[in-house]
This record gives sequence, C-alpha cells and structure tokens, in this order.
Amino acid sequence: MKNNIFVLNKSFYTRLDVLQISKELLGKYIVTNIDGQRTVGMIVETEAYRAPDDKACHAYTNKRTERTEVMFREGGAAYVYLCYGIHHLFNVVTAEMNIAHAVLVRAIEPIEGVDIMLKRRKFTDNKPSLTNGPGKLCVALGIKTIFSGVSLTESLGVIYIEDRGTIIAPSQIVAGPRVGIFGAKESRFWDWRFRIKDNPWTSKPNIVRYED
DNA sequence: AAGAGGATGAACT
DNA sequence: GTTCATCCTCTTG
Repeated sequence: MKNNIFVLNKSFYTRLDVLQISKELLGKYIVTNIDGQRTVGMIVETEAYRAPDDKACHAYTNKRTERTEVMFREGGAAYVYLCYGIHHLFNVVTAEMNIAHAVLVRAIEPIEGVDIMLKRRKFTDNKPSLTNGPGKLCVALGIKTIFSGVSLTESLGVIYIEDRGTIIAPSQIVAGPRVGIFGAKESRFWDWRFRIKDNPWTSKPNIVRYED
C-alpha cells in the first residue's frame, strides 16, 4: 500500500479549474513537519477563491499587494494569512503564474500525530472541534503565516499534500455557499464550499438567506 | 498617520 | 442566540 502514496506535484496544482481542484483535494492528506513534529490530516472540507471575478477573493480584480502576491505565483505554494488578528488560515495556490486562484482548507480529519495536535490545541480528547475550522486546523498542524509562500511540492518540505489512493466519489461531495457579507453581487451565492458528505470532521455549514 | 474591517473561534447568556 | 478577542492590511487623507 505504501507505494500507492505520492506527493501531489506541480501538474496537480497548475490546472485552471480551481473548483475541480477544490473537490479533488477532498480525501487528500496534509502532512506538516513543523517544530520537529510530524502531523497528518485528511482534508474533508475546502473552499475555492478565484481572481479576478470573485469578490470574496483577496486578489479580486487582480489587485496585487505584498500580501496577495503569493496568490499570483504558479500553483503549488502555500498562502497563509492572518484573519481577525488571531487566526492563521491555510490556502493552496493553484493555476499558472499570474493567475490568482487558491483553495482554502477548512477542515481536516486527524490521521497521524494526534497527540501533538491535542497538545497544540490544549485538548484532552480527539473530537471534531479539534480541527473542524480553518483556524483550528492551522493550530493543530502548526501552520503559521511565516510559512506563506513555501512550496507544497517537496516531499521533504515543511508542508506537502499526499494522495494515498482515497477516492471521494462525486456523490459524496456536498457543495454549499461561502461567507456572504458582500454587496448584491453574485459571488456571495456561488456554492464554492465543498465537504465530504456525512463526514463528522467538517465545520458547520454556512447559512445564507437567499431572499435578501 | 490614522482608522476600519476581516475567508474565525471561544466563551458567554 | 451574542460578544469580543486582536492585529495586519489596505484605504484614505
């Protein structure tokens, strides 16, 4: 079985369909080697962001700033940023150079190094609230903003993603809305959040009132 | 130079 | 259900 495991390489990340990549990342395994500690989690929930037309994307209208610059890189890098001054959020940069697409990893199922994750989160029990949110999983995996820009395609790197042969059928994928505090524009209604159906390690679905 | 606000989470009532 | 912690980035002046 070991020979069925491989690290996702450039050709996985550089494709142009970020929605497809978001769905394919479900069932893949994030591996981190941070502070000398190895932790692994299976991705169970993702969210797509796509400049220039996606209003929720930091690089909306292809705006380049010091922070968003990494999103314009060739696919296969990490984009980590600080939200609300507290939470580190981990994204995968996709598409070709100068096309700012990314996938936010929103929830994982702990696989290896659970004891390390528990210690980082100050938890005693392994339960869904350990990793069922984008800020939570970054704490559990040890991911911080200092890792923004690192390559995800090195098998000896600090962060990389593995295919272990897990197949998530389309019928097992549930799509839903992302956060929606945007103007009357369409992007708030795009169902660009993807989760593995009935997986207990996903976060709470976002509720959007379509009538307003 | 200053201020607003955000791809959230935890701790409340 | 509500509040607020906390700080970086971007916009404005």
